Amino acid sequence: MGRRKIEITEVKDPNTKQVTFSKRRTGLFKKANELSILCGAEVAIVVFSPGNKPYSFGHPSVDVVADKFLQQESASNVVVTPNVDEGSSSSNADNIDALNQQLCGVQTQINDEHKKASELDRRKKQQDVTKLTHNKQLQRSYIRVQRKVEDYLDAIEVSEYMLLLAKEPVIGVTKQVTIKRRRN
Amino acid sequence: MGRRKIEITEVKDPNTKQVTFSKRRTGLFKKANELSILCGAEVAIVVFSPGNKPYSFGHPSVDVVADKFLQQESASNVVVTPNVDEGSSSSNADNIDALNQQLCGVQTQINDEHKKASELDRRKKQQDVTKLTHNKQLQRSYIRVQRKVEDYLDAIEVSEYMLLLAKEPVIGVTKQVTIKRRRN
DNA sequence: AACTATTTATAAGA
DNA sequence: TTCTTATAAATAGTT
Repeated sequence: MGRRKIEITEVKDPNTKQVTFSKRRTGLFKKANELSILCGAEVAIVVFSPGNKPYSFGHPSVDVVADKFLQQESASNVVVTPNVDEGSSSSNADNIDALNQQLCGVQTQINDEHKKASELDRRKKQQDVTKLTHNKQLQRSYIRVQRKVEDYLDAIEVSEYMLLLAKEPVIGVTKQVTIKRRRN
Repeated sequence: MGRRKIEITEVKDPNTKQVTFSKRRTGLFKKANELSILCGAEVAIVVFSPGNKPYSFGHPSVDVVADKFLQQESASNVVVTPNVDEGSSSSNADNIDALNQQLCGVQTQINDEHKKASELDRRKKQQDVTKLTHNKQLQRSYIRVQRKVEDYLDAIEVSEYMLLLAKEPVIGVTKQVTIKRRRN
C-alpha cells in the first residue's frame, strides 16, 4: 500500500521502523474502531512499540473485554474433563481434585487482592491524595475477585450436576452443560 | 474499500453484519500480524463477534501481552489522575455506594448458592452414600471458599473504614484488624 | 507532518 | 459459503 511493495519482514533501520510502527498502529486502531462500530463488536488491543511503550485500544474498554476473555479462558479450563460415566467414582475424584486446584487458585487470588488492598490503603493514609482513583482500583479488584468466586460457584454447580448425571445416566442423550454467564 | 463507500455506522442487516465482521476481523488480525513482524512489536487482540463468540490474536501470545499490560496498568494507575479536590466527597460516597451494592450482590449470590446447595443436599440424601461423600467434599470446598470470601469482604470493609479515617481522621483510636486464618 | 503513487482491503455481486 | 472485482482506503517512500 505504498510507493513500493514491501516484504513482511523485520525492518532493520530503527528510524524507519519507528515511523512504520506509528503509521500502522494508527491504522490498526482505526480498523478496530470501525469493526466495533460496524458490527457492535467488543474489541481490545494492546501493543508494545519497538521502544516497549504500551498503546491500547478498547471498546467498550480494554479491561472489560480482557476480563471477559480471560474469564472465559479460565472457565473453559474448568469445563474440561468430559469423561463422566461408569468410571464415575474415579472421575468424580478427579473432578474434586480439579475443584480443589481451582480453590487454591481462588485463595491465591483473594490473598493477592487482599494484599493489594491493604497496600493501597496504607499509601492512601500517608498520601491523602487520589482517593477516588484508589477507590476505583479497589472496586475493580473487588469485582475481579467476585467474578472469580462466581465462576467457582458455577463450577461447583456443574460438578454437582455431573455427579447427578454420573449416578443416573440418561440414555441416548448427550447433555450439554453450559456455564452461566452472569456478565454479558 | 469496496464497490461502494460505506458510512461507519452499525450495520442493521444481521447477515451483512456477520459477513462484514468476518472479513474485517480477518483483515484486522492480518494487520496485527504484519505490525508485529515488521516492527518486532508485541500485540494482543481480543474480539467478541456480534454473536458473542471470542476471537483472539497474540504475538507472542495474548496472555503474555495482557499480563504485561495489566501489570503496567496497576503499577502506573496509582500515580495517574491528578484531580482530587472538594468534589471528592460525593464521588467517594458514590463509590462506596457502588461497593455496597456489589457487596449486597455477593451476599445474595452466596445465599442463593446456599439454598441451591441445600436443595441438592436434600435430593442427594435420598440417594447414595458415595454421592453424599462427594457432595460433602464439595460442600467443604464450597464452605472454605465462602469463608475466604467473607474474609475478603471484611478486608473491603476495613479498607472503607480506612478511607473514612483518611477522610475524617478519628483521634485516639487505633483500630487493629486481623484477618482470621481458618485454614492452612 | 504532508504528499501521492501504489498496494492492499473490502463491499457488493455471483 | 467462497470467489471475483470494482473501488475505497492504507501506506512506503518522498518532500
